[in-house]
Amino acid sequence: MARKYQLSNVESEEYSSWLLKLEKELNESQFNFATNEAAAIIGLAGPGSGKTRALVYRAASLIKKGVSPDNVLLMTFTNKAAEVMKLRLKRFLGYQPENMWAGTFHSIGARILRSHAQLMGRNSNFSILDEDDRSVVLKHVFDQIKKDLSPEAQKLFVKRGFAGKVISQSRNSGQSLNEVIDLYYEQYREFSELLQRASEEYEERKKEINAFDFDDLLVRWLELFKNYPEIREMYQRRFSHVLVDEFQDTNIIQGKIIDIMAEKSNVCVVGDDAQSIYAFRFAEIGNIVQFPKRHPDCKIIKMEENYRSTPEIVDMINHVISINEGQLPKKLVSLKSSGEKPWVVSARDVYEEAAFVTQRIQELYQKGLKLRDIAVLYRSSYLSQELELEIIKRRIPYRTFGGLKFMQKAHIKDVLAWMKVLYNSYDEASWRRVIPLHPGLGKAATDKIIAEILKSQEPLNDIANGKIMPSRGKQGWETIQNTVISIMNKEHIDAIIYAILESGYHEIMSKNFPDNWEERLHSLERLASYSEKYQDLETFLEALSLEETLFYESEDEGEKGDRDFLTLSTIHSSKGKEWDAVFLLAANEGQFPSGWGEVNMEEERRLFYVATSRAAKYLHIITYTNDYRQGTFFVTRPSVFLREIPSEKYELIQLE
DNA sequence: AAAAATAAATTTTTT
DNA sequence: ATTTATTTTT
Repeated sequence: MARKYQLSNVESEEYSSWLLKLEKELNESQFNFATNEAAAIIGLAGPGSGKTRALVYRAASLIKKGVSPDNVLLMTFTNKAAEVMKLRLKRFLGYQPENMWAGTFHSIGARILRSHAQLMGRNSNFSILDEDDRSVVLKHVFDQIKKDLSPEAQKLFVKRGFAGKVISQSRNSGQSLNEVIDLYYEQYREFSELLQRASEEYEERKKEINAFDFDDLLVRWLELFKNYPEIREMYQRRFSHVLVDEFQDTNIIQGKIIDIMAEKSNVCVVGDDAQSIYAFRFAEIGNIVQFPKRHPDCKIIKMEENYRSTPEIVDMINHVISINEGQLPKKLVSLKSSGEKPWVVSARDVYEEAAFVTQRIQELYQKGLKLRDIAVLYRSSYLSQELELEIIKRRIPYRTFGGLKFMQKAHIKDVLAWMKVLYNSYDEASWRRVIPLHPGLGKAATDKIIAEILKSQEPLNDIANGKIMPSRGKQGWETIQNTVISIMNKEHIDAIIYAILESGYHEIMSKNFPDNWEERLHSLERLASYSEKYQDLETFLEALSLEETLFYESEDEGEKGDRDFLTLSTIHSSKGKEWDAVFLLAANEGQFPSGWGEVNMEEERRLFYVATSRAAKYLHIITYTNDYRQGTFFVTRPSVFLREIPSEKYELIQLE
């Protein structure tokens, strides 16, 4: 048979030398993935298979091939991941590509919606409601509805937390509220009508206060594309190449957005159905499973070679995931040299667990591992409390990811609420936080003032010049006026923060937090210095609401960029990362799988899979028997996920 | 009637 | 720790 010899294009001399480099750097399937020219591509990749690397190489190849960076759209699960990928891209290319859109679905959605806000019934300075803001607005809507109900009916009426969940589920799945209730919450059918009304009034309210919630950033984006063909086509033309990471965690709406892009653009997605861990946020596993059906000409590329973990670890995690029935069949092969079997450590209680983990960390450190090569992972953030105390005691530098957020501290939220009000003066949720901070102003006064703010053309001016004024609580109102006046014309974000403090919040803080207001003041000063990195209020507020870990990152960057630190993280926040040594805490029944309500066992097992597959060399899974939580004494037993692993696949360690 | 003070409840995982 | 519900005070 004749040998084929492909003639290259004129401009592709540089490209062929790039391909030579790629062939050296990548394995066959990664190379195929990075260079394939199919219009739709799905990469199915196991943990540690270098899928993110392949995706970055694909982006780089496109640019090398002559695709302009502003024709590329890169969507990832966190904005941080997008930043990391941009950095890597810069390294591969040797320069920073300009104008490439990269970020989360939510941040891209916000960006697009800001350009077409008028069409969607908003001004371009719309607020983004986070979970807390959303709850505040919903509470008001609920209070209004409850007013018409008899006291007995009020008691029976569903909690608004639940209502919020149902509304969110309905929007994220593209089903009507009634469908969702009929399908999943049959027992609440009698509330359908009221929930429907709440949902509608919530929508109205968001429009009135010029705000979108997280769901809107996706749902309204899709709506924009559906209702305005010329806008849809504009973006389809602009983004000739769409790349999506972590596709297994996208929901129905995100899937539909991708489908629309795929009508005209080249779409390439990667994911691993076995690492889908966001069902509670309505991630739709069908997106990944049915991608080949929806795009019949798509190229499927599997990446099953694991470059991360030892054969012993891979052997164990292969077994873990094989127990799930709903998974696409896959078997990872380790390319690393042999190491130790994973340890399963049986401790008596959390204190022994903490003692073991810290001692072992110090041992590994002696062996030459850096702290940054070590991570402690857990199912729920409260499980790390005792360990954290122990780590502080032993003066081990660490950082936490996931769980309780810096942003959720009361004083930070207070100051942010002021800033949000300055950005969008109709932001009801933030006014509800700001106003009652002041003496003499409570719920009733707040209600009245907000009603006036919504009627006003220029709320801030009207407050400053006294057109908007409560009938009582004059003294507190004067403070509010002073703050409004002093923040109104500030240029820099840090100046705004200091103005808020000086015009009244400093005093409020010392009254509300007599024990630790100085500490809180200090953290606000840090917030001010951090804010200098941002151009304007819009980017600053958006970054804070869409990417909460950003602030942590900056914290030590100010001091020193690459300080060595240990990682403490929820499993969810550990996704996509890897460490030489990993500790998994509290692998007990009741804690992992989580003992809250109905448990989705397959999802919990995938979480266990994600946690254990983060480890490159040393994996330690800790389980304990005595649990003292909630004041009483419990006896727990090892997690079912441990019990279903054949004992020869791990080393059982008994502590002495 | 409204605000302030006090007591009780709530916390999986996250954009 | 912070939000929400309840009671007391103004």
